[in-house]
Amino acid sequence: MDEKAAVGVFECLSSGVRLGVFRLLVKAEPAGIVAGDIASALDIAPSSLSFHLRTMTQAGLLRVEQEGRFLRYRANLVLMTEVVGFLTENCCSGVAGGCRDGDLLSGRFPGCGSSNPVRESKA
Amino acid sequence: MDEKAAVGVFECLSSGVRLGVFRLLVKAEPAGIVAGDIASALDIAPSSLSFHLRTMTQAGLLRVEQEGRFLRYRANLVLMTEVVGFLTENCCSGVAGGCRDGDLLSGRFPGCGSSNPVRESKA
DNA sequence: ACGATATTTCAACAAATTTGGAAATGTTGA
DNA sequence: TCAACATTTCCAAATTTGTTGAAATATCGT
Repeated sequence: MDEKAAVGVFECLSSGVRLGVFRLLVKAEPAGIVAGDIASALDIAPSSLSFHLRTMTQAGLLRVEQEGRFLRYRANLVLMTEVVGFLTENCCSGVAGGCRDGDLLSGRFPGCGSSNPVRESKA
Repeated sequence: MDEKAAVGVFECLSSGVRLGVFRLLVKAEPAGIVAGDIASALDIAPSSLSFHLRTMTQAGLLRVEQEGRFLRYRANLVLMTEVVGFLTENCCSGVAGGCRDGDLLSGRFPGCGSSNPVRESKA
């Protein structure tokens, strides 16, 4: 997962509405939910929901499948797994071990890669 | 971590600039980087960077410390750990086990909580 | 074929975000 | 005290995002 894809996903999750949609769809796995039902469950205007659904689908976060005159949406858990991977690898310290164990932080970091000379002050 | 806090963090990460700042600071742990150096490393106008830095600090993603006339920023790894937790708990399927193992998906979900009656079609 | 339904697309608009320059604030070293 | 510097705040402009209602598209049941 590259940075651009990650930004796309975070963009999706950075809206209360979209995060709500996604959480709803995660709970609804693997059945998925039809657009109209998402709209009524979350009380969003169909037109507005459609806008968010398209955004999320383009980002790869959702999968759609036509079902008669309904469109059934499902959460893409594979992508979300990759996002968690991206976060732990790139955003939870470069130190090996990831950030699952709490003692990682606020403790002492031996050399921290030796690539970070502490600059006291420039001028 | 509640939904509102999570949205705040995702908002921060939903900008290429801010994600770049955060990744840079994660690599620079635990030394942190002074504002001016972030600006030159990422080639952002100081005024613009300051705007993003404030946003991220308010969201709790960054920690600041004054150092003479410099301001040293550091990534808040604790919060990021919580975000990963939020994601695995709320966005990687309600099924116990989280989303660390790949076979979670695309497989069969026994009953999926029995709370998801598949609706064939409403009308 | 027809009317009802599900969803999307479109256009217009309101609201929020982002940017960069200029000025303000505060710190340093002499 | 003063000049240089780091950073922020303020402000205006450009861009992006989100919402709404109306119209379009497509499918269903009869």
